[in-house]
Amino acid sequence: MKAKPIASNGHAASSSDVARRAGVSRSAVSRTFTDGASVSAETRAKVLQAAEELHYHVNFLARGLSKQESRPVCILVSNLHKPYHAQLLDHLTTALQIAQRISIIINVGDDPAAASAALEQTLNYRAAATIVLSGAPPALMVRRCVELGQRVILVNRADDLADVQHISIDYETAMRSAVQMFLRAGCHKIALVSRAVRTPSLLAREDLFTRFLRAEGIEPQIWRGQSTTYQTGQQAMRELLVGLERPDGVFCINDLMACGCIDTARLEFGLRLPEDLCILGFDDIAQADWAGYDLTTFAQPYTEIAQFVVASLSPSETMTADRIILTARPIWRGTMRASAVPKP
Amino acid sequence: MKAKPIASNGHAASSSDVARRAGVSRSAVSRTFTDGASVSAETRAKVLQAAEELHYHVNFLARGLSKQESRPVCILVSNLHKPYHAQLLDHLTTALQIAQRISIIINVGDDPAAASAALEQTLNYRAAATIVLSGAPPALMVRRCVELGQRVILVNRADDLADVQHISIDYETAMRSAVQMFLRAGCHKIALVSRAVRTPSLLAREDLFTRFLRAEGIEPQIWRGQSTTYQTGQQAMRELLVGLERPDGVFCINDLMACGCIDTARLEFGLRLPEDLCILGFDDIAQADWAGYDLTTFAQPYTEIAQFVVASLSPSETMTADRIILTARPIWRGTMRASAVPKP
DNA sequence: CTGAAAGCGCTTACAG
DNA sequence: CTGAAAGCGCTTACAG
Repeated sequence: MKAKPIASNGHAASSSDVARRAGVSRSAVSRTFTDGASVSAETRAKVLQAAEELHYHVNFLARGLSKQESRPVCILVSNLHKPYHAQLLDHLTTALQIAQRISIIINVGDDPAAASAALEQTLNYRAAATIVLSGAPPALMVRRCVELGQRVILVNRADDLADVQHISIDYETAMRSAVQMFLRAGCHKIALVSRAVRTPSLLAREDLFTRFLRAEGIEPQIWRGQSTTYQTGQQAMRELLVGLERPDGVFCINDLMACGCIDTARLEFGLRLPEDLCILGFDDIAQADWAGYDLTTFAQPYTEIAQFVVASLSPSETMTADRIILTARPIWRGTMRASAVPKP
Repeated sequence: MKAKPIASNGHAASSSDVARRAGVSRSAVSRTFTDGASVSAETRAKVLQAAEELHYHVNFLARGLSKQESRPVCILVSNLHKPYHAQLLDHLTTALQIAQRISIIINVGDDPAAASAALEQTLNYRAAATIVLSGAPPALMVRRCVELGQRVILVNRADDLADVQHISIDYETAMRSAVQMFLRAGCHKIALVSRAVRTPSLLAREDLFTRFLRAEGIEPQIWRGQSTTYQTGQQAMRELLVGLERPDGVFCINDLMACGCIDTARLEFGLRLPEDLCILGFDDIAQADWAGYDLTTFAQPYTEIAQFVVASLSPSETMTADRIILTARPIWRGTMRASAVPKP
């Protein structure tokens, strides 16, 4: 039943075992493994040696019971198979690892109920914070967690919840410049490819882009699909290119759909990009840089997001710095005409 | 310093708080939240109500101290930005979530020293098991963990370590059929695109493919790069197509490199696939199914891998079922000629 | 600097 | 079915 024990009592060595062997108290053992605690070099050495011999490893679970700082961080994700989610998680877990934080990841599906349950589950781990990367936990549930003392950090989901930390993007600036790109590129018939069920961040992109475009006297053709996948992007392009108002510029709400749009425009309709059609994406996933796509897009500030999450975990940080806005920079590649680039 | 406490003592409610309010013992509270424990409907109801009012949530960390089953699972990953790794992690965390396991993920970089440190760190969490998805922790380190009673499960890294559970792929069958594909497709000059630093699974693919090809009287041209990225795939194709022995068939050790090969062959050399060149990959990442690639490949048994990992976590499972071999099935798409498909 | 003691929040034999 | 008690493995005031 127990897996190959090493210690005589059938379990891994505990601080008592080490104390006994080193001929000191458990406190001394604890202090030896606590940064900045006061132990004499001598006892320290004895403890270290005994620990080595017994293959002792501090039990973090037990430590977490008394110490606040070593509490884990919970990360709520979904759709890890999608590049944006995977890249964000990659940056985040790397940063947390460096900051000596332990990351518990909870893969909530697309079901909003699952997100809610996961958030509640988070309470069971007495997490230092819960980071919501995806899924849309109901506002009510988020508020409840916050009331119970749980710190919640929402990444890229610009909800209007009080007392919650948001890390978001300055969509206003980004969308303003997106519109200008299309204008400079000489596009007149512009389509927007989005999703029917909109998360706050998708909604922001859609709304602001539309508003700024209208301010320039252009009414966008809006296409909305069931999901934000590659296949949905293909479907969008098929329907748009067969329609009466064939667009000469398409803004896709995310890169994944943009990739589908590109392949369909080229392979099924024989269009040349950017000559016949300009395409703009959002996220800067790895595939946007592949030769087959060479997609002009806006880069998510992956590294900065991770940095801010880690920073906001430090105990000195107040709960009140509740909104951090980062900027998404345009990445110039080949799906927009050269004229789209602003003159310096 | 403390984050918005709810309980009067400044912390989240504990089982004592609930017991007091419900007028029962702590044992009764514990039993109420333990599946299959014996509590009368009446006390159960009282406890549940008090818990509700106090927003009580069992502290899993504390529970883990006494209960074996609720120990977490550690997952060692790296390169989460690469599709294969992300997809595997997606399947795994979903399965673990369903099995009520908590997943701690440790993002080890590419550094082998980091993998070693991470594996050691794993001991601190008294994990039920450590699952190694990537990185190559030194054999010595793995053995040491096993000796300390840590269960280690290696996924797709066919090392020769005793006492360690392996989940691997029947590369022999897969590579045998890969060779036959190229032969049926009528390819004569076959290249193998691999990486200089070979993990056990890459090595197996490379060795077996080469051996079976030689058995057919064909000597493959072997190209090895620094990494297994898209960009390395591009580089491989450039060098191979400029060389004296231009191949008519290329087997890429993974899909990511295959995508790079395809784009370069088409866009830089104007080749038609599969007419001028056949390409075969391995992994079946999402991009292999994109219209721009339509890559014939072998599918990793993602779902089965996740299933077996979860199954081997059950306490009844002995430590000795140390090698599980799954099969990777060919996925027929457009980068191999139609003749490559075996006749039924 | 050091150790005895109390505490963190749970679970689980053991009696009743 | 139930509760008092001991235990899980740590940390941290408190005296010395």
